[in-house]
This record gives sequence, C-alpha cells and structure tokens, in this order.
Amino acid sequence: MPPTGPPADPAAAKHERTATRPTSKDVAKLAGVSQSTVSLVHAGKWPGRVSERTVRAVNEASAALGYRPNQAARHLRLGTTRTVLLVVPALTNPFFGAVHTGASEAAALRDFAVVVFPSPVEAGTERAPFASPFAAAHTALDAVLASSMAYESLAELLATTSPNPDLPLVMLDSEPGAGPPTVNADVAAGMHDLTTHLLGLGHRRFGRLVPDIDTWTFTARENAYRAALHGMPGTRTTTARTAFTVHDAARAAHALLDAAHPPTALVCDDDVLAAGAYKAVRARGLRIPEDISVTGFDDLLIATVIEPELTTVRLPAHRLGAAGMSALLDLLDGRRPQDTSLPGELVIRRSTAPPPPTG
Amino acid sequence: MPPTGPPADPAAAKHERTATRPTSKDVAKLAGVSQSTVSLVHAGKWPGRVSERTVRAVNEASAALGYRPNQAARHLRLGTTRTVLLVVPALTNPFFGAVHTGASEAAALRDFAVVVFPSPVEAGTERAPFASPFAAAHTALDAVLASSMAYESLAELLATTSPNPDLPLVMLDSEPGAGPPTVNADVAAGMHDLTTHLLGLGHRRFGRLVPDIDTWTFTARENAYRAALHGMPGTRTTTARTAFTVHDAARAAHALLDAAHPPTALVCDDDVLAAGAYKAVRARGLRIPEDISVTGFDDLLIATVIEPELTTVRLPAHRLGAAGMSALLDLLDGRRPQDTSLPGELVIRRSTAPPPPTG
DNA sequence: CTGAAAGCGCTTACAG
DNA sequence: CTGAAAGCGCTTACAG
Repeated sequence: MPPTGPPADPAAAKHERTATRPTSKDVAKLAGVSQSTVSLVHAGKWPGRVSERTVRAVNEASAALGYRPNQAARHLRLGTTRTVLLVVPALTNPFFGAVHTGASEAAALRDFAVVVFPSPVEAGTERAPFASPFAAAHTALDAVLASSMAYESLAELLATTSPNPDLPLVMLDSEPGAGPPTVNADVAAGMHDLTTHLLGLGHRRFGRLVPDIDTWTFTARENAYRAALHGMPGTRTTTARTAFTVHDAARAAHALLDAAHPPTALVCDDDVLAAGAYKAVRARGLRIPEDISVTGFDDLLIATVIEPELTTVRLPAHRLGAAGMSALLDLLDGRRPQDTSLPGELVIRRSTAPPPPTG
Repeated sequence: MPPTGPPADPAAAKHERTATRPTSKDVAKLAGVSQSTVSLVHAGKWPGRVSERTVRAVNEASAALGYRPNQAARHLRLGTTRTVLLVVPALTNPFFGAVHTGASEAAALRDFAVVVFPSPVEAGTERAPFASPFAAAHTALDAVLASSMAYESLAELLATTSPNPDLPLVMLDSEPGAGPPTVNADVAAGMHDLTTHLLGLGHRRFGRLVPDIDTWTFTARENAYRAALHGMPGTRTTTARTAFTVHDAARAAHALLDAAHPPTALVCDDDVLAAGAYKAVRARGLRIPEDISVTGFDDLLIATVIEPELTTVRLPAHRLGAAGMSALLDLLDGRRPQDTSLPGELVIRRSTAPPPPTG
C-alpha cells in the first residue's frame, strides 16, 4: 500500500512554529498593557494618548518577542490590502520590467505592494497562455494597473479573474477616453520628431515595419507617422506587418526591400523589429546608414547593442510605471486622476543619414 | 486658507461600494441556508455532507449576488496567504523576467500568487536602491524564493523586510549547501562544453570577460572554465573584470586586445558582456569569427540580435523559476526538496571558428 | 492616559 | 444533511 499523505512530522513542526508566532496580545501581556495600547503604539497614533513610558515598554516587548503584525488580520479589519495587481503582456520584455520597477517603487513610497501577472493576451511569446486567473484568485487586491492592452480584453480578464471585477483601475499605454484614466507615453510626439528627422535628412521613400498587434500604442504610432508625412508631398510608404520577433521582422524587411524602388528609410515601430531590419539589410550587402536608414522605437538595451547604434524614440517606461501607480493610488484616495501623457525623446544615433545620392 | 484634505465625496462613495460587497452571510440568507453550508459548497467539501439541491441553491445565490470570498478573511482564518515573495536582482533583465514567469506559472498551478520585488543588491542599474522593505512589509507572505544572490545578503534583507524573517526559503542560481535548498542551472557543465568547443577549434590563448559581481553563478562559471583548461597544457588566459554594461565590457575587451599576444578567443560570462566585446573587436577592424572568436552565456534575446549570432550557453531561466517554485511549495507542504541542477545547453552559432592561421 | 469589547468575513470542529 | 458558535489577530470607537 503506497503512502497516501505527505509525511506528517515536518508539516506538524511547521504549523507549530507558525502558531507560535507572537501576536499583539503577547506583546501586551509582556508589556503589562492592553492590546489597544500596543496597536496604538505600532500605528504611531499614540502621541497625546499614551505616555512615553508606556510606549517604551511596548516597543521593548515587541522587540523582545520579535513581534510582526499579522497582515491578514490587518487587511480584514481595515478592509484594504494595500496590494495592487499589475497586468502586463510579458515580463520577459524589458520594457515591462521597467514599468514594473517604476510601479513598485511608487507603490512602496505609499506602502503598497505589487503583484504582477502576465496577461494571456500577450504577443510574441512561445508559450500558451497559462492559467493566469489563479495567480490573482487567491490574492486580496485593492486595485489594478494594466499596461498595453485593449480595455475590453482587460475587462474580460478581470471578470474571470479578480475577486472584484470593478476594482479601481488605471491603464498604461492605452487608449485615453475609453473608460479608465490612462497614463501614456507621448508616442505621437516621438513619432512626429522621428519622421521629421528623416524628412529633414531628405528621405521620401519609406518602408514601415509594424507589428501585428492591435493595441493603442501601435495605432498611435501609425497615425502620428501618417500625420507627419501628410504635409510633405512626394513621399511614398509601403508597409509590412510582422510578428513581433527579430526573424519575422527580417523576413518582412526583405519583402519591403524587394520592391522595384525600395525605400531609403525603414521606420520600425519597435527596436526589436529594427534589429530584424538590420539583419535583412546586411544580408543584402547594404550598409546602414549609407545605403539605407533604419529607425526603431522604445530605446531598449538592444538599440545600443546592434551596430550602428540605433536612432530611436526613448519611452519613459520606468516613469510610466511610477506615474501610473501614483495615479492609481490617487484614485484609491478618492481623487480622480487626469489622463496623463509623458514625453518621449528622439535619440539620434548612427543608423540614420541622408539617402544615397540617387535612387 | 488652502484645502487640507482630499475631497470627501468620492472617497465616501467608494467606501460605501466596498462595504456593500456581498459576504457569505448574504449568500446564506438568499439561499436560505447557514453560512457554514455556503462555505462548504464553495470549498468543494460538500459531497456527502450537503444535498445537491442545497448546493444548487447556494451556487445560484452566489452567482446572483456576484459573491467573491474575502481573501483577507480566509487568510486570517487559515493562517496562510498562498503568496510567495520572489526576490530578484532586477526585473529589467529579461533573464529574471523569464524566471518570474516560470515561477508564477508553477505557483498558479498550486493556487499561489507571487509578489516580486527587485533586491537592492542589484548590479547594473542606474537607480539607487529603493525602499524595497516597504514592498513586502504590508504583504502577508508564506514563503520566499530568491534568485542569484548570496545567502547572507538575502538573510539581512529579510530580517529588515519580512513580517517573518524565518519564512520557508528556496534559492535559485545560488550556492548549494549554504543553507536553504537550491535550484540551479548547471552552469559548470555548460561552461565545460563551451570551453571544450573552443579548445577543439584550436584556441589556446583566451581572454576572459567577467562581471564584477560576486555571486555563485559567476564563481561557478570561472571555476568550470579553469577546470576545463586544466587538462590542456599550453593554454593561457588573461582576465578582465568589468561592470555589467555593454560599454564597460567593450572597454575591458579593449584592454585584453591591447596585449602583445592578444587572445584568439574571448570567453564572456554573459551575453551582455559579449555584446560589449563585439563592439571592441569591431572598433579595431577585426572580424568575428575569422580573426577572433567570442562566446557569451545565458542565451538572451541579444545573442541572436548581434551579428554574427553568438555562440553561448542557454540557461533554462523559465524552468529554473518553475522548478524553484515547485521546490518551495513542496517545502511548504513539509517535504524537504533536494538541491537540483537543471541542464544548460551549448548553442553553437557563428561567433566561433578556428583561430587565424598564425598568431 | 488606558482598557474592555465589538467586529472585519471567513472555516471548522461540534452538536444535532 | 444542516446550523450555531468559536476564533483567527487585528483596529477602533467607546467608556472610564
């Protein structure tokens, strides 16, 4: 007969230890005061209500016992958990890593914790969506910060996932006015500056590499690109949609380059796509930027790893996370945050130059 | 006189809404049963104890009210929060993004959530350590999974941070036998294979680019490298330590290349460092791999972005996170997990070739 | 300045 | 098969 349960001993030992953890009652007893007094002291609400002598006694007793308040009990009592859920497409993309870091820091300043989970609407991963609902189902949440997704997808996700589908919500890098308050990078201005830069260099025939992801940020990039070209007659653009990987982007760039009058500049909607464009250009024996200019978007690490280093638009991922978290915490406090737009920055490096003398 | 507090109205409205959330008592009343029955049904512990008719009534009532259990209350009652803290050096490094994803998935399968925070011992960030203790201070934790750090640093961190400094702990990518159970990638085997590959190609003069980070993983890489060379007489190695950035690595590589008899292969302890080496090699007008071979470690995205694509050792970051989480959850269940080592894999690409004919 | 008491929303013996 | 009760560990009026 096989054993049916886990060995009883260690588990029992652990439970014992947990049960043994000191509570505020223990502290009160040791300090010779009531539980209320202990609570007041720990919350810093004692001045004018508890004598300094008593405060000292409580602090000493707490230290002696190694007392740490039980958060679950606080949460229950307070009706709040000081935890927010961050929903991002994929944490393996360093852009979202930076968003998370910014958000966590801003949360920490106001005594909040962040739990993250990758959303299943994610693009560009090799893995099937996993059972993300679980990740949140057992977490007590106060609010949700979501990045780079359609409001509808998120709403759907939360409906099946969250203990409370109408949690306070702020969206990052998403369409403003669609519902919840948004905090965005000003991708339009960045794309405007980038396109103007290329136009100023003399480029008129453009190739566009855009990802096959239908989110606000890429639509906004496209629109800003179109708008920037609008005032300039004699320009031509061919567009290739591609999966969000280096190799697919390279293939798409090849298609663009196969044209009878190929573009003199490749405007890629992301640095990863630009890296793919580099490969295609190089495979054809062309030089960047002498024969063809290439631009990216985001300014991730790879922008300075590839050579020549990439002209791109720097997006303030870290500040986006921080500002988004602040807005969310404001919302939690009953203030209604404004839709916000954080400036990006055109970073001109070596991948752009005037087009070659003739076509 | 300036306003002193937040506007009262919206906050009040929100509290009202929160207070209004249905509890198991509400469900019980609507279903015409007791709270205990509701609890039993939701926990799936009803078979043999509650009639099917009653179960149906409870489920209908729950659905009608949109009932979701209050997690804080469950946590208090159960003495467990089903939440584990993941400590990583930096989430902006995609390696740790993958670790997190793996860990979250494994946690989700067992109904656990993950809260992450970047540890302040992190290397290679431009930011000062932030008040990370806060990130965890208000979170109720059951266990800790920590990656890529010295046990002592972690212990110190937890002592000031965690509600319970002796939480069950598993360490990833860390020295085995130093205390807690570990789950590692077999970096030694990977480095052995890599070095053997280079030796087989005919290389004898090596340059080493190692980061100025004193963690187990880099020590292990160095030791494995030394061991692999040990049996092969007539080899020579010069080593340069560098900060963990592309540009610092490039500078360090230049120093190596300045030698009278420069290395014919640069063995870099990380892909990011290899990217720096590429820059130095190229700046000198040398070709990879014809004039000099370069290798990396990790197999991050940048390994296939740089050209030629990088020969490196693939580390199973995702599986590392998943296996680490499983081990931790086993530990929580009272089983004592074994120290584990996950195989890496030598990935031979275009950056390695035989050394040039003569020196 | 301090304490006794209620109650947050669950789950689980226990009694019937 | 079902319900009444206790209690997890806090915080906060309330009374003194």
